[in-house]
Amino acid sequence: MSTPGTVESVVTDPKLVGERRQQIVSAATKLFSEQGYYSTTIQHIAREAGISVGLIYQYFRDKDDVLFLSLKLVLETYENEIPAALEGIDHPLERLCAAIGAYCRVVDKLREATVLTYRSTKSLRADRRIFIKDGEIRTNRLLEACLRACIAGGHLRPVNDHLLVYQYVLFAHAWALKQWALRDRYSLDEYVEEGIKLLVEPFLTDKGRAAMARFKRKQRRRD
Amino acid sequence: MSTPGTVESVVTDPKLVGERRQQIVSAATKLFSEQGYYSTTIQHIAREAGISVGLIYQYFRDKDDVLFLSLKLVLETYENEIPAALEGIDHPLERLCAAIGAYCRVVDKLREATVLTYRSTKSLRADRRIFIKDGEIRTNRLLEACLRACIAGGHLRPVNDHLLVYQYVLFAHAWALKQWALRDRYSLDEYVEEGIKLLVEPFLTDKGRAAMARFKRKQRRRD
Amino acid sequence: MSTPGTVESVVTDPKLVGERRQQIVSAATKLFSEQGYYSTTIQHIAREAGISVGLIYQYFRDKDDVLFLSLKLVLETYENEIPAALEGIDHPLERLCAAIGAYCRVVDKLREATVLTYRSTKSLRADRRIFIKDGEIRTNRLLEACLRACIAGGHLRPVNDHLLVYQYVLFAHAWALKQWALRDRYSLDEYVEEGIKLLVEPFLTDKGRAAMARFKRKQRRRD
Amino acid sequence: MSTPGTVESVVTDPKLVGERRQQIVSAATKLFSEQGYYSTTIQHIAREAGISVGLIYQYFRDKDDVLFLSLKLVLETYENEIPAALEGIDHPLERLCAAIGAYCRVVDKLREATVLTYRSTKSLRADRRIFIKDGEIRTNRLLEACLRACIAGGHLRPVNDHLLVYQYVLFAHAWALKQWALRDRYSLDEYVEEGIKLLVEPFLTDKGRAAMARFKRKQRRRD
DNA sequence: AATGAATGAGTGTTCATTCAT
DNA sequence: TATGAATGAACACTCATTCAT
Repeated sequence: MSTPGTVESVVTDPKLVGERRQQIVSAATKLFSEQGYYSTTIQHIAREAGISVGLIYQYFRDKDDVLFLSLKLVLETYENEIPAALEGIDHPLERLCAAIGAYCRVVDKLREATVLTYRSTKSLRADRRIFIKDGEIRTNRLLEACLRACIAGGHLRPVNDHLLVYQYVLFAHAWALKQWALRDRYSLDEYVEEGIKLLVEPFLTDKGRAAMARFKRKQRRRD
Repeated sequence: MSTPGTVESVVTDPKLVGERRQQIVSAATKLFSEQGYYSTTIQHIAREAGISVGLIYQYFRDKDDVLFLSLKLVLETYENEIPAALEGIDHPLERLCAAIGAYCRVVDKLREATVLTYRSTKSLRADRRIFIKDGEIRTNRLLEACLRACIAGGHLRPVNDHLLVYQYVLFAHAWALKQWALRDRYSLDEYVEEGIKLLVEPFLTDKGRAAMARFKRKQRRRD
Repeated sequence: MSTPGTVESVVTDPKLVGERRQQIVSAATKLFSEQGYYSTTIQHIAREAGISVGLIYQYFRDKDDVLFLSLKLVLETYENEIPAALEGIDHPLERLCAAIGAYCRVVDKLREATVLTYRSTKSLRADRRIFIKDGEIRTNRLLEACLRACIAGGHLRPVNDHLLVYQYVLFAHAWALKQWALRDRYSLDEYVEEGIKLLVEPFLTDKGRAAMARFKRKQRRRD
Repeated sequence: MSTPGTVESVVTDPKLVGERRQQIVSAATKLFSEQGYYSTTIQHIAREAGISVGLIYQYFRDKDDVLFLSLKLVLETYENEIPAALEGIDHPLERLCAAIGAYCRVVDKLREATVLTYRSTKSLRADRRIFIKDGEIRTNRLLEACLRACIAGGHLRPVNDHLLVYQYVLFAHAWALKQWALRDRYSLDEYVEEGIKLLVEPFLTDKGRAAMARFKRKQRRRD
């Protein structure tokens, strides 16, 4: 019937569509995150967004649509911000650490929305659920590429890269999922640093270790 | 009004209460896991359990109660089976590996219910949400004790034990949360083995490495 | 199908039937009076009566039956106690005053149940509603006979006896219906006395006034 | 939480709120009166009012709210129409008779709703029950003022005014409560006339009697 | 005669969705 | 475009009644 990644609108002016959708999704994400998908009503979203109930249905076909775009936005942020954080960085190890750090920082920014991903993906229509899962896989590939480059370059010893990437992802997500247990023990930067100690450094080769030391010195000088 | 960990019943016969509740919770867990809390109706649960709607309300005060007992059962399984798996094992390293393996095995058994934990805890009343969180913390402590014993015994080098325990937990949970990506690449046993390679072995001391080798030989002989 | 004034029972032993019904109706009247017919459940009644739910259905066909017998009991009390109070009294005026006093005293005894009469008669099946109304009319006739005797005997001047009897009834019922407004201003005896001043004495003939004075003297001596 | 005398609405347009509430209360009063509060369903009310179930909940918080507003309307009619009937009348005795007549006429107009007052006030939330009782007391005071003016002016001899006012109220209410016994014997006007004969005239002083005669002559000329 | 677990039709209430303005 | 009043299907929960023991 409809392509899974698209959302149709009654309104034609594309600029207006973009603005309104942003406004609605922003309100929806806030409420979905706070109270969950089913406890959030369309009337709540309308009030939070400062518009009328009817207007939401000019920009979204149904409530599922609103959730879908909310979740899609989270994934797109991952897919945009991680590559952006790697721009201009050449060394594979530095790229890997930057990617992990960027992932954690996006999670921090979209903390509630990330939790929403875990809670509400199953509330989506089946085809869209797959679309969201695919997005997650694409993000994983970004990390996987960094990790493999490190191994290929001899900076990390050969490991189960597929599984280690999942540990990176889970580590980042944990910052949102277990925030109640983590936030009063670590700052975001400390958390990233500790993560690298646990999930990157143990696999460094001698060559990798040397490179790592150099980056750290460089970074310290920057601060 | 009511203690958060208890659920009241109209029916007096304790044996019957136990049986019926088990029957209802079992049906509910299945449906909650498949469709989520809000999409599962009391009618569905009743039909799945092969009883009438009214009967559910003889054993549970409301729908929240049913969810609560479902989640509580998952936690109790963790809290019972992990210590049981450690019984008779003395060496700290072996205990740690056994605990991780046991955790993964419980997750495998309660795969759907574990996902439910992530999705639906927020649907609970506030006091019960805390009760469930406390259960998770208690489970974490079981792992933490194993890990610390390894470090204290000089089998693992000093690490951020608090954070590493979370990685163990996430690793186990991932078997349920990311099953769609993991199950056709690893058997459960392989998964546990790979996990130990990634999250335990890198931190072994020389002493620990020797002990580990011994266990593996012993285990290979057992198979 | 069934005669309106009767209630059938599964149990045959007539003595037991009488006892159990009394026990159930007594509990029911209390609860119906406190919370109304619809807010009182059969389970409440069973608990209050100290028996099982099923047992109620051995002595009553349905909930309507229980209400009916509760209301019938109130009427029967009126019909029994008012004539009893008149026994041995000869003078028409004294009989009228005694009847009014007796009515008020029964209302006082069955205060809650009398209110129930006003609230719940309409909840009965149509034929039984009429049966209850007839009971009320029979009670009225008791008063009417007293009043007419007074007029016939020349103690009261001719009045609209039909309507005045209603005022007597309402006056008595008011003791239950408006108890919140009356009980801290009058004792029951004062209330009756004031009622006679308002609703009997103004209609006394000279002959009646003389007789009345005599009774009052007699009564004062008795106290 | 909420002031007892107010009822909130989701709809903002005050004109519409007024109209719709009137429409709903009117349907509700009819059904509540016929079948009682608990036997009347929201579905019934919606059908009777010619609207949907959901709409009722845009104008009332719950079913209790609907009953409350229905009862409140009855009291407000009393409080408005009795003073209106006294307007332009100066003589205390004439005012008293006009008040009694007006009360009976309102009861006649709101016959069913008046019965509802007796049956269903107890179904209300406690604070609102008190609110309704207060309304009744206010109405009583209107009559009390008239009665006292008559006594103060020497038209009636001193009597227990508090209790006599209750007799007036009960007399008026009886027109609704006992309609099945009264309506085929008296027209409304005859009923009022007979009431005055029973509950006013017996207490007239000579001065009052003279005034009363004058009014009656005047009234007869008017007819 | 007595129990109380089991039933399921029926209720109040919510909320996604529509549509007249 | 935008509004928000209106709809009604769907749900959680209750409780009179039954029936196996």
